[in-house]
Amino acid sequence: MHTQLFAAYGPQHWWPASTAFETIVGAYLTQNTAWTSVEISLENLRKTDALTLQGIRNLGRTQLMELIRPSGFATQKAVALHAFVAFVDQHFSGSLEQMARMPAQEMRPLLLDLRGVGPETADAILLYGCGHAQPMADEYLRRICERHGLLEDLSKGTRRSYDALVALLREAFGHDDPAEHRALFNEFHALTVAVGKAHCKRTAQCEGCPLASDLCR
DNA sequence: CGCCAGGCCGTGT
DNA sequence: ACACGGCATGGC
Repeated sequence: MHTQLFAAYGPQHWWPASTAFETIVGAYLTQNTAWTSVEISLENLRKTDALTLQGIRNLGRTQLMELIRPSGFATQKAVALHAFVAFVDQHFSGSLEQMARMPAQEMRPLLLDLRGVGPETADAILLYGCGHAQPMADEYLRRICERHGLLEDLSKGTRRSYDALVALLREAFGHDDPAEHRALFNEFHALTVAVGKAHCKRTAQCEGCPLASDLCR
């Protein structure tokens, strides 16, 4: 799949953004939200000098909500972002570099305990924010695998199906050289989103999908 | 107007 | 553990 998708779409130039913190904020804001809307919110934060730990820390809840309103769910996401900053302050002295030094295996459960962080956001933070070789899945990959019959029991939105997808990626890509896998997982997830947007929407057909398979239903 | 978006949470079963 | 509805806004 990776080979075919890369041949069809090329490098996606995804995260990390200019800073790790910006990447992580993007991961929160893009939850069930179009990236074009996220960019508006990120720009709002940037022009207010609030796209940093200190910036978010200094904003009141209402101010933060106002800045991120364009990307939706502002009430929940403002709480979640403030909780993340408090988390980094508390456990890593306000240093994302220090946070990135903790092994992913140890970091993941801590992230999952945070408000507004589920498995996908946690893995996005680990992969794109901290630079770990962490495979990640999303709704598009779930649909693609479901429609290609690659896994059983891929119910929508369940923890089990998410974990099954991540396990499948670990198997498929192997786990011998983590250094290379960081780049691989980075690119593959972005490609998944690219093909999903184009050919694997919720109700839509697979017309013109570059993935070679007649199994797509 | 309707559908969709780079999910997550609370509640009921 | 899962199903299901709610959460909000912008693009097409």
